[in-house]
Amino acid sequence: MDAERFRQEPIDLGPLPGLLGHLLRRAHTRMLLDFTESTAEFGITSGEFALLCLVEANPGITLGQLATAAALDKSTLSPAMQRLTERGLVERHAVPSDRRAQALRLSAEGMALLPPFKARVGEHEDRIAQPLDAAEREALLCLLRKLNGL
Amino acid sequence: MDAERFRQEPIDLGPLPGLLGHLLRRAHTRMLLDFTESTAEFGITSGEFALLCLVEANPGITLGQLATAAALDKSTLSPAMQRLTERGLVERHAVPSDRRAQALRLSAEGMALLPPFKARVGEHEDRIAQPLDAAEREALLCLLRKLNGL
DNA sequence: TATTGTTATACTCTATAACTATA
DNA sequence: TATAGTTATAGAGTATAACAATA
Repeated sequence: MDAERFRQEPIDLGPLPGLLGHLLRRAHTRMLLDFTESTAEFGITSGEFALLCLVEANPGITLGQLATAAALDKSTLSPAMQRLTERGLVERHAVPSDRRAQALRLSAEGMALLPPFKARVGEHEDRIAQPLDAAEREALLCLLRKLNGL
Repeated sequence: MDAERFRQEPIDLGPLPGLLGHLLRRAHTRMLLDFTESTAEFGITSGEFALLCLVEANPGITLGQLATAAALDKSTLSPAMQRLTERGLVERHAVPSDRRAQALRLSAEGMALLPPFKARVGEHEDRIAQPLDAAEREALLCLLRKLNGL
């Protein structure tokens, strides 16, 4: 990435500063890059982190339920959960009542990894949110939840 | 995508509703999908639309300046501008003072395309922003601009 | 027939690094 | 040496559609 990319320039941004889509793209891209740098040692992507959090909070959740919770298609989740399982962070258990389904749980390793990972993510979030004061930050979270129907 | 993906479920989202990164990903993904559907007939992606807007607002801008304005790497922009040029929407002119650089301008076709495209994008933005009232929507834009340093 | 999860395939967005031509 | 732009390559994130196994 070029050094000065996020600096202000005497360039007319036209309608872009009024477009939610553009502002979300910019913010999301920056977060993704910073997340990757911040958590490189863990070797887990931002998307995988969200899945680990959901499995932690809902032990025994199935892949389909996870898809709903994460707002992702099952075909997106399936390979992701496979990676996490191969990595030994998640376990897939049989569901007696439905042999098609699989109940997902964190492994001991997954449970041990999550707390330090969350701390790192917290630092990353704080860094990105730095331009906002506490009230603005909370207001932004609140508005984004509402936008997302959460 | 599964039908009920954005419905509320009795599933614990854990720390995710408090994470800017997660909320931005969800919102951005939805916008991207809706943008693509809304503007399918134009055959132009969301990223390309932003570039067209910037070239329109800054005729003669160079690729490097465009990279700064759009917060993208030049290696991301170069192929994108090539597509837009091949499509006949953007023209690349020589810069007498620097033969390495290229001055970008909308073609007549590009200028004709942008107004109806913008109208369509406006509808798309309104649809996504529907959960928010006017004040909330403006507040969200404002906070996102601040977060992005704009 | 309908659903759970997998797989094959494809598309968007983005970056790093090496390169060419020019400054 | 440094900069403008190109290209090769890679990786994250996502979806649709067709499929096998099970309900």
